[in-house]
Amino acid sequence: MVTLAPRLHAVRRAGRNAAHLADPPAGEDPTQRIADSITTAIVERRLMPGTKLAEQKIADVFKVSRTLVRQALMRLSRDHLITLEPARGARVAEPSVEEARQVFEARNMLEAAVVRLACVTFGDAQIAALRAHLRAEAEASKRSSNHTSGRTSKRTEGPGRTRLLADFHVVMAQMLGNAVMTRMLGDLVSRCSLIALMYPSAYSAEHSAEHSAGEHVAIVDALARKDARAAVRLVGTHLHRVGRTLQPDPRVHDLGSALLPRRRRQAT
Amino acid sequence: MVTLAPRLHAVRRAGRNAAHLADPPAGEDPTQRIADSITTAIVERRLMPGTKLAEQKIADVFKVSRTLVRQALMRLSRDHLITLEPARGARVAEPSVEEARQVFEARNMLEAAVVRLACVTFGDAQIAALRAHLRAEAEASKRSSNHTSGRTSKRTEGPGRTRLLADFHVVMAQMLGNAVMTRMLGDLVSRCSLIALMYPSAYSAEHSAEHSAGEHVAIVDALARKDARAAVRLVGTHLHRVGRTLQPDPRVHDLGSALLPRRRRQAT
DNA sequence: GTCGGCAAAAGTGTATACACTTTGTTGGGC
DNA sequence: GCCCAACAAAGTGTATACACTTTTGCCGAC
Repeated sequence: MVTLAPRLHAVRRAGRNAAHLADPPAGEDPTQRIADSITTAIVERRLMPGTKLAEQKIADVFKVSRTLVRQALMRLSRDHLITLEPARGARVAEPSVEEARQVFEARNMLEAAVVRLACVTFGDAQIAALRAHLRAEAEASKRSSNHTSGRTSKRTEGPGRTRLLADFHVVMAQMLGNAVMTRMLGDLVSRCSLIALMYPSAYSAEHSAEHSAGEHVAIVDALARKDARAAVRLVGTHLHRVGRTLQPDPRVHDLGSALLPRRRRQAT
Repeated sequence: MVTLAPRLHAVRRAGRNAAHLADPPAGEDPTQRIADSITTAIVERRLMPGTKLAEQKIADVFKVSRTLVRQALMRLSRDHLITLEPARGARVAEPSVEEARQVFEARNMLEAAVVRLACVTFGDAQIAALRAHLRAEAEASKRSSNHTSGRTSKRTEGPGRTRLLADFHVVMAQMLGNAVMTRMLGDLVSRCSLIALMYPSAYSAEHSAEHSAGEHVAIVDALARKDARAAVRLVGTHLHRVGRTLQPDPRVHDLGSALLPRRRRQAT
């Protein structure tokens, strides 16, 4: 599995870690362990955008040398979770509105291409597999709504539900049998999730999730009917709506961090 | 310019280097200098697929420490120019037929999405800019055909023409104003170029290049007519033909390298 | 003659040391 | 009191050292 997915997208990794609580021992690649822990911290909003990430401090925390930390930071930079300036170190990424728009637009284009091809190539088996995924979504949604008042108060949302919703799109790509496409879409999906996290009001939490699940059902139905036009339109409106939602909001966010320019907001 | 394109796609970088001959001083990032040199070597077929790339040897060549070489190798691995196995080091990539197929298919999907959107958003200015690019292509093609019997006998093809042809697709994406999409497409285009290099008969050199230029013209015409269907079809047939071309060929290539399994073919 | 294992060689993984750049602060000049 | 220069602190960039893994070559057993 590790060879199959040497670099799964960030949020999925984060989800896996969150499920295991904090940062698990994970006797595997030490660099990945560090990258995962930082990812988790960013996703759980314990590291706010713009926070400086000094190599030595991180190294001390994990009891490793700066070498490994540097590797981890380079990986995170590649996933757009942090920005890495030449001699000035790493900071948690602060995606701009324009960047967010472009990411959502790009994802929209890829998804449209995926469903278009899926309409042509998918048979009954693929449709059935997708429907199975939808059932899992519905179940997770129900489960999470039921005991949502449980102990997971600090978590951003239900534990695996958001991940499952995001995976839907990746699963579609996967069933096309194109690993390259799947990888690209996976990267975009995780980047979207990250951006959504940084623009809090983008997802009205429960609300948007319910809608997503419903729209997924509609998409699969269109696929089953081989109705490419409808499928593309559904994907488009879905993402476009989400993308739009975060347009008015970030103003305040940017303002807040812009008025205190580079004032260090170090964690720990 | 460097900030605008911190990591341009590999072949473009290589092209720049090839123009300057060998590896230029390039007082910039030392890691990039090493990565560029290796890229050039791979593109110019001085490093054959499967060749082992030992860190210390490369470090000696460039008179730097293994630290920088490691960084360079990690970047190259990200661009799929080399493969990096956990404790076994780096080798020049040997893209399989299946992988090649997926890359071409993915590129096809992205390009289709790009022209579709371009049909909607492009105005006269964009069309004019594309036509200008086409003129540059034609000129380069003519120029290279004229003195193709010149001194550049060892070069794979005309110097900047192939690059210009590849750039056409990236330029289209760029004019959509979406850097994310542009980056992804650029990566795919360079990966296609690399794969083409490794399956020599894929491009029948001159022939395919001429065709490409012609098809580019047709695509722009369709864009000008806002005929999305035609544009998508043109892009599709173009790439599909190229992708098909390399299917029968690699057999011999794979056979050759499979019969001498892991027999070191070290360069230098 | 071939196969299995052992030991040397080669090579990667990580830590540490040091040089150099950036950043923050203090003290003097105006 | 404000601005600028020099200095100190923090942090990144690169080189080097050493531990551990993989590979290779050799030798003896069968």
